[in-house]
Amino acid sequence: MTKQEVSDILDEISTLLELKGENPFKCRAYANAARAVASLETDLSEAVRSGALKEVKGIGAALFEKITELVATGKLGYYEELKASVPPGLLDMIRIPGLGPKRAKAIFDQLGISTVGELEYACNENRLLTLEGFGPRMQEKILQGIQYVRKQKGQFHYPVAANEAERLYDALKTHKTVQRIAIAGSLRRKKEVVKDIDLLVSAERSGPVTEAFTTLPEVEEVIAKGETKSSVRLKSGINADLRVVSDAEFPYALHHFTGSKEHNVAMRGRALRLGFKMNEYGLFQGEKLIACKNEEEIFARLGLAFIPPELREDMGEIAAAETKKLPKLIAAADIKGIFHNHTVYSDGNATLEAMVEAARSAGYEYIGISDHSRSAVYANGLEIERVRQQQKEIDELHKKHKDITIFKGTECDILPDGTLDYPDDVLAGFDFVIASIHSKFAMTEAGMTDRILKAIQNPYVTILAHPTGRLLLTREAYPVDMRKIIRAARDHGVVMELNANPLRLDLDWRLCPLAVEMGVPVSINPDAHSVEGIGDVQYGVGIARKGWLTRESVFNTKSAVEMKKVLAQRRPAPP
DNA sequence: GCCGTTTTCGGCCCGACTGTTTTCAGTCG
Repeated sequence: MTKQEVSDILDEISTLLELKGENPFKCRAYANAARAVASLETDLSEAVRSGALKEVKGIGAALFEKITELVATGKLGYYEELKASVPPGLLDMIRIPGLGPKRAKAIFDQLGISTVGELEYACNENRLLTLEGFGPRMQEKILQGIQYVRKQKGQFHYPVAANEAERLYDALKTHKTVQRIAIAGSLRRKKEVVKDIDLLVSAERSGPVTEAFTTLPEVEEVIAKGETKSSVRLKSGINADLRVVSDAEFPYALHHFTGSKEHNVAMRGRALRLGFKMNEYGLFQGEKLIACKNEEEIFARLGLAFIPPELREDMGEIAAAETKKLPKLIAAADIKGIFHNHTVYSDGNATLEAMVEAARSAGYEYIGISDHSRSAVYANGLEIERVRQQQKEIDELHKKHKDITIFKGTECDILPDGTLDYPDDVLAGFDFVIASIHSKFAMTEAGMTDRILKAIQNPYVTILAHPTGRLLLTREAYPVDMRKIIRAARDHGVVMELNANPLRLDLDWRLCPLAVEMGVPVSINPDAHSVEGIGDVQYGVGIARKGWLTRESVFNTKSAVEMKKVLAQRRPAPP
């Protein structure tokens, strides 16, 4: 049983307990334990066996015992009983906005409704009005919520939300009452998927800017509109929140609304221990406000170095900020060249020369071309003859473009048995080889792990691409033991890709620290299929920053000269 | 259910908004 599976079950237990009306702190204990397990850096079954799991904050005797049972047997009696005592439809019901565990429980207890379908029917018959605390507006809100949940699960890829947020930001920043404005929330933290847009504004009066916000042309519907907070649904389906505070409150509010929730909880806890109280309006000692001009000063007053927003996930950043151990995070300008680029030879839509030209004008010192291999028929993968042809064209281009290095590569399929899609003599002709999986995703974890391990052992492989194969909001990752994979990458000198395509962003940022710990370099690759696709590098950099990566831990921060050397050393002698 | 340079019991982060009430519970972030 994987960490993620155990974590999901603990999370579900937390929700089930809420539905049963259990002690809220007990519910939270399970949610905390779910996070603790998911972000565990070590192997879970090993941590159970050695008892190290008991030392993890948030896991006490009772949870240790339950997790042990889960890991050992794949089952948990307590969970099974709990699940049997709550109708499964209630879990779907609480995903409806405005409907939480308390109301869902009331609806079930008093009306016997246990599915979303029944609930919709009951709303249409006005039966919710018979419940205490439910009125016509609530009933209408639930009906709309059901439609909303059906329309889409309410999550958006980062660039979709980021572009919408930019538009709102631009529309409001010129408003005459606005003093400071910022995009906060998960967008500022560069999360790979985003639920809503958080905008923060400082102004002397909240009314005018709130009015401007709620009447923007992008707005489909106003969900809430109060003194300081308003909330809208945009035509694109994304929710956007605006908070208006005074300019003096802005830094505290920016920190608060950047989150994450978990980071804020930990920060407030720290503030309490130091004799302060912290909320979105300020940092207080008793009644007295500790004046701070910006976030840096807030952190400083709490004895901390400035924590970049990307790191604010309560994943050790506060301890690192206290001991001045925060990493100097990678920046876009550190990237000196890009691997994993497709051309019209396979499924790209730009010519080889256009891609080279685009990389050059983006300021890169080198570009690695890697079209698909011959088994990738769907993507017009290259037969050996066309590989030779492309390599010739690259040689010609090199004569023409002296100021950029073009590396000859391939994105070579890892076949189901773990062998590569070209024979060794062909692989030897590339400057670099990216290995990746594009077929037969439905394997067991052990099978998939062995398949990838075998590919990593191939001496011609330079980079392992999109290691889990996930497509965010579309396709689950295939099951694979990433710890084993990263360890093998270390042993065989293979680089891990952080695929910067916003649908992938794979390697996951939560695994980046493991790569660093093992000394495995990470290559931030655009996986570009067009000239525009090269720009996706920015999303990869955002995720790399979330993953605590520095310039030193990223492969393609090397100069062209260094990279030539590294790739030449890496390449085995031809067979 | 977890946790403790104050604690092994009694706390557990904090506030805004809505919809229902007529002072507040539930939800959300």
